[in-house]
Amino acid sequence: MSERPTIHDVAREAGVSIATVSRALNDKEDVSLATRERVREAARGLGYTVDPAARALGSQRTGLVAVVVGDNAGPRDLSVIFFGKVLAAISRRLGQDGYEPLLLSERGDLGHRFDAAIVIGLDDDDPLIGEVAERHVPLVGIDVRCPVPRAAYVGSDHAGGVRLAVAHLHALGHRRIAHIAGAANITAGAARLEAFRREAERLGLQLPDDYVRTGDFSSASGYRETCELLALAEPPTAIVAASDLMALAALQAIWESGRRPGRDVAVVGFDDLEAAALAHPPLTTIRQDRQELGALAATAAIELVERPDAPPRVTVVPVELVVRASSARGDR
Amino acid sequence: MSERPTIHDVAREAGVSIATVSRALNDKEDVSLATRERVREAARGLGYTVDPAARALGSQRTGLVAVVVGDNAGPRDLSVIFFGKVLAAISRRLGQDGYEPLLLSERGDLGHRFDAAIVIGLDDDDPLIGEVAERHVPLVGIDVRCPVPRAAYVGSDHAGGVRLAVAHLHALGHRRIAHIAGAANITAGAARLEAFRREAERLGLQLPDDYVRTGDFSSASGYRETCELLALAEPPTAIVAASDLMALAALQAIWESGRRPGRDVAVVGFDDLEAAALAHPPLTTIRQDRQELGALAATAAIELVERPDAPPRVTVVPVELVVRASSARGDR
DNA sequence: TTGTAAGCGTTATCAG
DNA sequence: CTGATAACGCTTACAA
Repeated sequence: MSERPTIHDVAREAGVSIATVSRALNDKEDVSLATRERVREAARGLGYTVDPAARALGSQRTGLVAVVVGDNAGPRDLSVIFFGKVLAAISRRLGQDGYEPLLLSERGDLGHRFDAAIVIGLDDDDPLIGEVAERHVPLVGIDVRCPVPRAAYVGSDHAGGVRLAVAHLHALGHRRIAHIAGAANITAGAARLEAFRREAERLGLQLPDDYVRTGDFSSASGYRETCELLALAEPPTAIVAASDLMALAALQAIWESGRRPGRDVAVVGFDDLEAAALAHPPLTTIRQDRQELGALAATAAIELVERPDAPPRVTVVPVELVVRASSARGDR
Repeated sequence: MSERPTIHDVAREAGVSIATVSRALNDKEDVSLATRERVREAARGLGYTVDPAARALGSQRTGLVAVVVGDNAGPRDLSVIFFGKVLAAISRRLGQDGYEPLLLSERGDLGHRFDAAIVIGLDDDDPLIGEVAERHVPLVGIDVRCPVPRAAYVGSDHAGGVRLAVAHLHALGHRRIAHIAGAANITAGAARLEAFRREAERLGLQLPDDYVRTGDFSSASGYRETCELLALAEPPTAIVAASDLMALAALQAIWESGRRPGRDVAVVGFDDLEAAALAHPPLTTIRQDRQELGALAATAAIELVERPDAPPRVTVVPVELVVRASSARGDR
């Protein structure tokens, strides 16, 4: 293994100064086309690539985008189930533009420098967000609305999804529809709950207080609240859960109560985790495009870095109703 | 926001030279206790932390550990389901020692420098491994045996897990036990398959060729192979799948065939994904300690970096049989 | 035990 | 358009 070539090697090879090499390789204006080409070729020939550390020292640009995965959507490892795919998409998209995601474990650890940060699973007022902003680092929140200037937002159409779910059940004839909400202190939970209420009202459904349960996205909470619902004097004929994990647990609770999910009680989840299609019965759910969520977040981060003046974007990603066997005709 | 303090600020504050500050903060030998303390205090007071970029330039140490998630365990995003939790554990453990995981998207992108790499979901002979090794960067393979000198290995006890599964079914009275294997070209798939064959023989089970099916860890392959098994003249009374995803799909195929999983056909999976416990019936499976896998891999990586002479470790992580309702008494 | 000074590989500021 | 050259913040011989 020979040493890694430096900018000096390229300069010598191309017969120019290192300054020119730097300019040429960074697509600066003031370089003649001929020179630029010669430098490019020399670099390619030598297999040269800039040393990110050196670049960072000189320019303040690291090529790193921090990704912080919080756990406000339930126990930390639960978040990972959902965010894994998002993460993969972020990584992929970032890589296309020469950036690399730095996975930040928990708060505190802001040791490394990075050009931008993508946060998920954090409360809107998490102190971490302020800390990052104070360093003049732009942010992208996925389902997190960062209350700082240079912050973009990407999130699913939570309200639209719940509307689709309720409308679907209503169309099947269901009139007694309950909701198991996610944590109310975060966007995804609050938005879905509110949309549920609104839609129920719009459709003129009776909505006893008992029909709106508070979970935390976790299967445990879904199981618990479903049991409560089934124990009601007049149990619902359909349940809209704010997460697939809760919906899956609802299926279990329903089976165990001697009822048959899909036939006796319809269930609709939210997320479309891989496990949704594998459930028995397969789970009707609102699919979030996690791939898109990640790609858009990464794109927003890159834009924030490379075009400091462009206004931060706010993007809502459409969701989709995926009908499977867990939802069926209502009994009246 | 004031400027980030540098080593010079600390030096001035402590009344010493920057060299001494550097030594003190890096726990080098030759620094008097008094000085060391004074420097420490000054640094703390100023809120100083080293700039990783500068450190990297000067010393070749970046504080970064690359994590490469390949897709040899099925479609890329499938890998993520399993690896998400591992990733979280890696991040956590790395953070404890001041390292940060860099998520490498795909091959090629080795732009950034890093002190070590952890690879998962890669074939043993993936060219990426060679590339990394050529840069004198140590490796840790999770279920990947890197054929290079400075490489550690961490993996579950695949063989032990399959033994547990088969023994469990045998103890329940099952004699016609089939296996749906994972991809044979990778450690996890091959090791489990071999262990299955061996254990079946040890127990004196009849093992027609038809009873050993080849899947690829994905639910689709699990579904397909289960259908084949059920269509046999003499179908098995129990199935050991090499992944939970395949096992979950097996449950579906069994239900759809009019049989009842757990009662008519027992199923045991491998992994203990969150979805396993939520299946209907809940899935008996071999639990891999993904938390431990990640933590150990991170520990190994750190050791490889900080103690270049220590021999690379090979660690096998124990697995555990989790009995749920999908396995029940065999019919003879 | 501590200070001086020479890099490390780029970028950026000036002249030319 | 191009070339010197000074940072950038830290590590590390080499001296003292």
